[in-house]
Amino acid sequence: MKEVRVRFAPSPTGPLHIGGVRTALYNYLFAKKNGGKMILRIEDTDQTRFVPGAEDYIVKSLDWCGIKFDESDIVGGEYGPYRQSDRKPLYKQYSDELIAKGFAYYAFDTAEELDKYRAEAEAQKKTFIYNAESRKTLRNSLTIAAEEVEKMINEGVPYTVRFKMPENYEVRMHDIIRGDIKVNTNTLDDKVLFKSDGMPTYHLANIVDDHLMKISHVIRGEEWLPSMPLHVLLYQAFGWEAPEFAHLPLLLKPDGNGKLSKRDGDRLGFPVFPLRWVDPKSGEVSSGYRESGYYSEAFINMLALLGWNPGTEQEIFSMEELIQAFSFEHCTKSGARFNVDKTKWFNHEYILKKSKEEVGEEYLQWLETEKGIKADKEYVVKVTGLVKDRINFVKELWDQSFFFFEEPTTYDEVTVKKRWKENSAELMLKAKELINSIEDFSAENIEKVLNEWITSNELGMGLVMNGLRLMLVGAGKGPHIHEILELLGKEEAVKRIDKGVVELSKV
RNA sequence: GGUCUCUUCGUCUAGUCUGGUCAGGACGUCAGGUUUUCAUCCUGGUAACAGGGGUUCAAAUCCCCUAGAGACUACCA
Repeated sequence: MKEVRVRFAPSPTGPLHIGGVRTALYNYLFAKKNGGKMILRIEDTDQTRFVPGAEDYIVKSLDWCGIKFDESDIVGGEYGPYRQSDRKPLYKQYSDELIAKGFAYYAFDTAEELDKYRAEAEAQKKTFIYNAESRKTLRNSLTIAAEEVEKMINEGVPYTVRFKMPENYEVRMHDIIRGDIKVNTNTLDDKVLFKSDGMPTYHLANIVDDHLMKISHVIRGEEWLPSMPLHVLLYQAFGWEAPEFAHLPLLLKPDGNGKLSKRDGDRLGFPVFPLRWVDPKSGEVSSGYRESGYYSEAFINMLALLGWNPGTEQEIFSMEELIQAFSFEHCTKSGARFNVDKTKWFNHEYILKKSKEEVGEEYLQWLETEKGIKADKEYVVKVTGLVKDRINFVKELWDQSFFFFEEPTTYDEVTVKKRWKENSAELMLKAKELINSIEDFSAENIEKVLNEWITSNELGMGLVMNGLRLMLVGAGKGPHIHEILELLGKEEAVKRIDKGVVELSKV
């Protein structure tokens, strides 16, 4: 088998969408699984759609995801340059070659003229296509005399080069995921290969570069399936061996119909981009998975399972495990609806897997930047250890543990109604005295002393514990009371009980 | 409209090639258990072969038709 060389070839027209990340991921997994090379090629042949910062964003995003490239504009490689605008001088000779061989021709129709034809056709409920039939009546080197064509070109009349689609030929193709596909060329049109601005279109540049870069497998989104016949025909016209193709299913909206778009994320409240993106023109900000608190490992794990499965019941995979398990045989053919809940669940699983030290370290940072709290690291790690299993994101830790960092200022109404009885104030004061008298203030000992006191006086576990919880937390939630007491310390606990009794007695 | 692709629980999917286990798992949801509380966690339930014909002793699986969905249909990628 020849060396596996795959490429991810985005256009820097905006931020990289999660569908693009998944395409890059599958390319990467396939390459690494087969000991091959992963190449990043920037397809910026459309200068009108260039967006500043987009290329940099793409590189940074993939890096965050852990998708590494063996060859790119940044890391270099022997098949560069890896940006199509830097390869511009290269393409014209291939366009010329196709014309010389009779596989392409010059077309002089202006964009305005073509727009007019389309509008006219549409008015008659037809579709205008530039094909074997219509090319006979349009302005091109097949209808205009050779000398005239040469003269026009020499005079600088703008032209495009179009592929001369063969008539009534059945193109037989093979897709790794979809199997055999055949299309009759009569349904295809004469695509522009070379634009009047001197740049190739995607189709030409893509085929030339894939050939020159010795790409063995073209792995891309299903939206490219309709142009596969053109690409196969181009390889044939050049006399080149075509790579193998694999067209991945699309990522669909969580609800409704159609493919996932940026708008869905805004509407349903989840990111569609890996990293935060600020549109350079409008200034509009789109949140990213990273900024929303997702671990890149969880994000990648989730994406990998959207359109592929390992054939086993394993769901949690490290990148290395994904590489080992990946194969096209287990890729799905149909589009996959994006699911926010499942995505959150993946992050939850990664929180579970991480140690309290790891998560605590992140929480320590979060506390400082978001709350301006400079806490003791050891303390934060202990707090994190008590509550981290109940959250999906580090930022949710606050809601589960705020009472470890600030005393309650309000008391949850529903809990008060339910747990604060007539004799509660008196009971809490007694409990406070007991707590104040405990020498060994470890959770274990606190639990022992409290339990003994409650049982020997027949006080009722719920009444005491829930009352204390209300005093210490201000709500009816949180870890075990004795754990809270230990971390808070005797002094703070006594203070909170005194305050709570006063506050709740007012009502 | 045309071309191509796709179609199993609400969602992601296993099973289809090589017909034959109550169609399996996960997320969600519901119930129960654990717990001093809220969560987590554990256990259990829920729920699907798009429809119609065939072939066969037997069809999610093979064949045909219908329906639905998606993508593409630019001098954009």
